[in-house]
Amino acid sequence: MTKRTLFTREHDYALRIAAYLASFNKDEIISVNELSTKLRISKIFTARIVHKLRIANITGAVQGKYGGVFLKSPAENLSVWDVINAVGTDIKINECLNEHYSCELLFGCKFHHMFHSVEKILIDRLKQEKISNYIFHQIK
Amino acid sequence: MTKRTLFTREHDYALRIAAYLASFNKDEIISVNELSTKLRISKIFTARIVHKLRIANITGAVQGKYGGVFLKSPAENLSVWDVINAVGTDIKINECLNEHYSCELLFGCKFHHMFHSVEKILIDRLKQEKISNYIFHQIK
DNA sequence: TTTAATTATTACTAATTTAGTAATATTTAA
DNA sequence: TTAAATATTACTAAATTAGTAATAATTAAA
Repeated sequence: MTKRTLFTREHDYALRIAAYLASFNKDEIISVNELSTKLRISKIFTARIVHKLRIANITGAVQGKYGGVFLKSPAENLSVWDVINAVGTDIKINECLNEHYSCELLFGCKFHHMFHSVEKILIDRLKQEKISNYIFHQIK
Repeated sequence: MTKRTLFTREHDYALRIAAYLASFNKDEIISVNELSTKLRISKIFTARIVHKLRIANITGAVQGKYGGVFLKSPAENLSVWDVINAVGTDIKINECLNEHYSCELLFGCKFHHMFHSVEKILIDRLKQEKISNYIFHQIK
């Protein structure tokens, strides 16, 4: 049976990275190498995701030797939805919820409203869930 | 920006087909041609989806000349989730919810529980939503 | 000043999935 | 016997995902 998920591996990895960074103090910077090793993500893929998080203003970075990354804001202020969005994929329950979608059905289709309603429940929940609730208690 | 949906076009089309069939009495049989034209789905794709609905025991079919298909049960007893499942794609919010997934993280990952909880809310809702609420009021 | 270690950035690739088409077999009313 | 319909399997192009490769830019330390 074919499988389909709403979130990609990249979304999952972005959440891991945010949750891992949230276990450190703001003045500690963590290398991509450490993130990659501890979170079981390839180094290059980790670097790319970390970069996206920085573009989204979720992480900051110190470049150069002994550089690394850190969360810019307290994890209490960072939601799961924020991190999901930083990856830059337009996530919808169904295609008819896309911004420029025009439904080809001539008579009223009530599914649109249902999809919209269900999606709203999902997104509102992900906005409420803060990364501070998902901090990894790993051996440092 | 790349787009991603939980449901595919095929899921959407399956729902259209079920909702369209629900607007007829049980003794009326509707041809794939009619479904295809009214619902703006290619004839062949329509036939394939209709076939899947029959395999899932959602529709019945009368073969041969003047044949067609019909809903086997009242639309009040048919949920959106039933129709989604008939398409035969294993739908999950996140990959870690798949049956044989083993998480590679050594320390506890709390996201799994959250994904599970959110997915349950979504699926329970889709089970509650009956096709009878989505009947198309088209010009027959 | 040079080197090493690190993040930044863009381009590429193989595998998978989706969305749809093509072709043919089977069934049944007329 | 024929025509019109569903049944069934196989194929295909485009898009997406997940990941790799390569190189540039930056900065602490030797």
